[in-house]
Amino acid sequence: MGNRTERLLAIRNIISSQKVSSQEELLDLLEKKGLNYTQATLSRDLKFLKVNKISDVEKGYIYELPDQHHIPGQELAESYAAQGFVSIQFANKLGVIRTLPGYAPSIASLIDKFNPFEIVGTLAGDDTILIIPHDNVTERDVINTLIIIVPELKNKIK
Amino acid sequence: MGNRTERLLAIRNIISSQKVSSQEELLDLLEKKGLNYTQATLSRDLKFLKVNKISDVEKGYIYELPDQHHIPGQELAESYAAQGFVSIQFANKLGVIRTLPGYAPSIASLIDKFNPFEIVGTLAGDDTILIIPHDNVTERDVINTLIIIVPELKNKIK
DNA sequence: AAATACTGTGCAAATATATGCACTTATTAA
DNA sequence: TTAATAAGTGCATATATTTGCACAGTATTT
Repeated sequence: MGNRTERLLAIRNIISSQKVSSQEELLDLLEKKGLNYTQATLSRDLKFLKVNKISDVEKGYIYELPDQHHIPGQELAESYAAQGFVSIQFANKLGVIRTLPGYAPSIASLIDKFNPFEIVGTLAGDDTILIIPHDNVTERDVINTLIIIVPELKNKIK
Repeated sequence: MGNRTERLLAIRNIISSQKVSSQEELLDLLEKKGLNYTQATLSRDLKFLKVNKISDVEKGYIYELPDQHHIPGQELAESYAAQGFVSIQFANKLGVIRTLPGYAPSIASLIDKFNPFEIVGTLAGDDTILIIPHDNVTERDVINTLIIIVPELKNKIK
């Protein structure tokens, strides 16, 4: 049943990139990606992902990922992270991020702060971060997650 | 019909002080304060107040006031505000805050940013801020609102 | 002052979301 | 490997939230 992970990731991608205000709406969007499920499952997924529903001028209420509040400093931290990022490789299910010297702790902390379920934890040295992915999470999933956290990475990875 | 304001204030008070996870529940709490309304009205109130529903470990989902996120810089601004605050007095329905020299603009901006419905607007000089409360809002209400914005004020006021 | 427009609210019905139960598929234990 | 347990999901239903409509009380316009 490895599809669950795929679905959860898709949900996160959708919610972080557009304003969605109901589970039915989200259901349709998933369907367009070839993911067919029921509203009941979605309800459970959203709870699992701790997705919030917040006030929005346009659409009344929309779903929002947790810890996504646009903190002023946050954006700075992200572009800083993107700047320090050098590469990512995988070995034995583990991810290894190389950074410019000194950047590892701050980038790792950014990841930890986001606390994605795909990543069980991180260990940071000075210029290296060890990423411990959740079981059944693929390399691609980890990379997609990192891109969600630091959008600028999209151009630097893969 | 001045009760609406009272109800809105009560809702904010309740939500900011305890975990509420449904409108029915909130309805009961209001009833205990002698405020009897229907769930439909509450639904409209919550939308008006831009109350969000966020994930909570204990109760699944609970209501949360907007702009309550702990923005790093925000806390700094708050403690700075608390430091500059000297006193508050009321006259002719208007509130007058005295601050240390130069503090008025930043404190006023903090209040404006929060944009509480109890306060129609503020005017800041160098060490004085004029608070223009909404009709039917009491002095106590204004003070409570200020405390919501700057919790540290609890010890400095009244 | 009468006519008109707006606000706040309840009621009932429409939408939206959560959940108990049953069933299937994966995981763990023996 | 087989039995026992847990995880994932749909279906139908329960629960929760929103909204159209009507109406009463205010405020505004003429």
